[in-house]
Amino acid sequence: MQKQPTIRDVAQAAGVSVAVVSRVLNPGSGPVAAATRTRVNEVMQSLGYHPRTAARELKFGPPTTLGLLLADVSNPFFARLADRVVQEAHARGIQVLLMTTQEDDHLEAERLATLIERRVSGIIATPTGNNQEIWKKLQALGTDVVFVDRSIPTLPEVDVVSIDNFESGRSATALLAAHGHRRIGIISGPATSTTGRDRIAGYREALEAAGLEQDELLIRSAAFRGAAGGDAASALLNLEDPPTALVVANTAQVTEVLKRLSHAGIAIPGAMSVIVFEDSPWTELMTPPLTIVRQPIDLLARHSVQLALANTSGRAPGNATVIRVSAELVERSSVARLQLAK
Amino acid sequence: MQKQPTIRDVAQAAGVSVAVVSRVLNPGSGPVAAATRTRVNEVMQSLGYHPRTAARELKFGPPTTLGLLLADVSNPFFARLADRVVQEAHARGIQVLLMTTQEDDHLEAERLATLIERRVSGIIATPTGNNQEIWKKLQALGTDVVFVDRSIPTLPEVDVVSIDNFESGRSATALLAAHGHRRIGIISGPATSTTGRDRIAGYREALEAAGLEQDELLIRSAAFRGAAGGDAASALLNLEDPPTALVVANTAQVTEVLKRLSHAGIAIPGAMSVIVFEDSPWTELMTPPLTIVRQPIDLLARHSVQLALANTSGRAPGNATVIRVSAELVERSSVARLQLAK
DNA sequence: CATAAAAGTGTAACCGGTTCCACTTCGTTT
DNA sequence: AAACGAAGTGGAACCGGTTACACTTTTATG
Repeated sequence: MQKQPTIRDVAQAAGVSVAVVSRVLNPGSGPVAAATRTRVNEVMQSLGYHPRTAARELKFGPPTTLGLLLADVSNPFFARLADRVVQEAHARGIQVLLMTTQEDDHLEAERLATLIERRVSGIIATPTGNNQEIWKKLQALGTDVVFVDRSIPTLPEVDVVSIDNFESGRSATALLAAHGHRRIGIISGPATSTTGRDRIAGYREALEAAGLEQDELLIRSAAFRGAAGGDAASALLNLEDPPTALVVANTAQVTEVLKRLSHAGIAIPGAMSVIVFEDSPWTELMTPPLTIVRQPIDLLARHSVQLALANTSGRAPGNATVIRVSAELVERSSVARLQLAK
Repeated sequence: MQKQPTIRDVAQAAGVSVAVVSRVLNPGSGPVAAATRTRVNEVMQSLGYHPRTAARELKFGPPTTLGLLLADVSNPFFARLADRVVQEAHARGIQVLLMTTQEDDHLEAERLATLIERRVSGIIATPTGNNQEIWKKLQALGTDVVFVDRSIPTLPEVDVVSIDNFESGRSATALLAAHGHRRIGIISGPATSTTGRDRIAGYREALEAAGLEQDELLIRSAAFRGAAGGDAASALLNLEDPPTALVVANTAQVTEVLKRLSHAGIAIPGAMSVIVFEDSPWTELMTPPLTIVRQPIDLLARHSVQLALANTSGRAPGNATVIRVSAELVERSSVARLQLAK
């Protein structure tokens, strides 16, 4: 364990002042004779010198770190989002501090406190919905906050990047209706989440457009974590007049729901047509291949990072940017065409 | 955008010196009168003061940040690993800087450079296999380096946490042999990776124990990224005397291989028995449910974090810890019992 | 009640960088 | 040849915390 050389060690070894070394370190910050520059560089090389980020950050709040606060990285959707965000950030020389909330607003508050102390320049988050004061404070402090995938309606001044949830719910439902389904169930995220609410709103719109009756019993909200999705599926199956088609709009619960259907011996699409919000390669390998709603994760990531780093340009407050990208409905074989008993 | 209060602002507002405020901030660092403490706390509250991590880190190399350098977070195995590592770290008050290499050693070198500059206390990584000098340097600098999942044999002084790859390869192969399979193929990671090599060694051992002939044509290495796994599968299928069973030991390529089998119209387990190294919930939903090798990701994460934070205890150099946890073979229905044509 | 020990507080240096500004040393311009 | 400007360099203050040490005030002890 060797002691780390500092800028003064380098300066001394090269026979110059620390100011010169610093200028070599930050090209453009001042003139340095070519000969001096190479000499200093050689010394740094031979000493194995690496400038310390912490010291550098002390001077100015540095746009060099970004907080990524997700619900849960074991969910493949968030995992791929994290992957893309990290790549986008690295491409800009930015580092990513990864945190998870487990959908727990208390944990979220703790994480946000650390992010404040670290003075990160931006935060990309899937908010739980609470801790509104903290989010406001973060913004007041000059942190660029971007909500991705979800948002908090009572915080309209925060940037949002998400898919068009309303349209996704609508189009998935419309497809089922067009295939002759009259009783269509939907399992979505908690009613407190914008994601869940918007998708259900789209669902309602599609039913209305198709002239179908809305039955509140067919609309289920399931928490993001745990086995809630499975229970919701069971409840739908046990209905007196069960649905013939199902939109699984809670990404986190897709496998739970499918597991329950499978255990109940419900054949897809024979006994139940299914459309899931999920883009795992596995959906294509299922028997039958599942019809899915594919979220353009790359776009979500790119826009999020972009907004989270827009701080320097000093946007006027109150001008929140809302970016909605459209999801893609990929038709495969899990939706049956129903013979209309006329 | 308000200017952030500093410790001196707090001191002034509370009518005390900065030393006192600092002692309030770090309980145990010195005596503070109870009355003073509450007053200072109130002032901090009302001013919205948050101590700045960067300044604090300047004094000592702080065990408050950990680097997690993975190949790729879109791979569910790594994603779940990241999830667990983050949780374990948070439980200890440690933050995680997430980085990806895309299996590219040049990118890896860049990431490592930033980790050095940040003076992280520990690094958990899936190394590409190159950049050996940098890894050594990191260790010499006092950073706790832990390789997870894979290792670099020529760097024996680095801690390693992984599953027992040899035994996993052996038991999966043995299961197939016990079911009467005589021609068993294996698709594993690149021969340069310890993971791939060890699993194949276990495979050979099992064949030998079962008295089966080893055919080099049945052993395929596939790169972690891209469609290499699919190509390897096709190659096996096109063999003059193709295998009746397949061990897919390259986690990253599992879906690629299955996709190829499916497109080729190969029924599982009718025309091909399969065991995959993968523990996604989807494996259970497949038709038929897949027999899998399950890696205890929680354990991998816990041990990794533990080792990566062991620095203070100052281990003697040369005493690398190697932790091997055992993977679980979960039998489901993708392995057929073969009638032995005697 | 004198005095030693303990409690509480403040001053100033330090961590490792960046940067303002003053100072030399040249090469150019009238 | 004098005057000027640009290039190159160094000294020292600063960023926002922590902490060693000196100092004052209490409290405890004989």
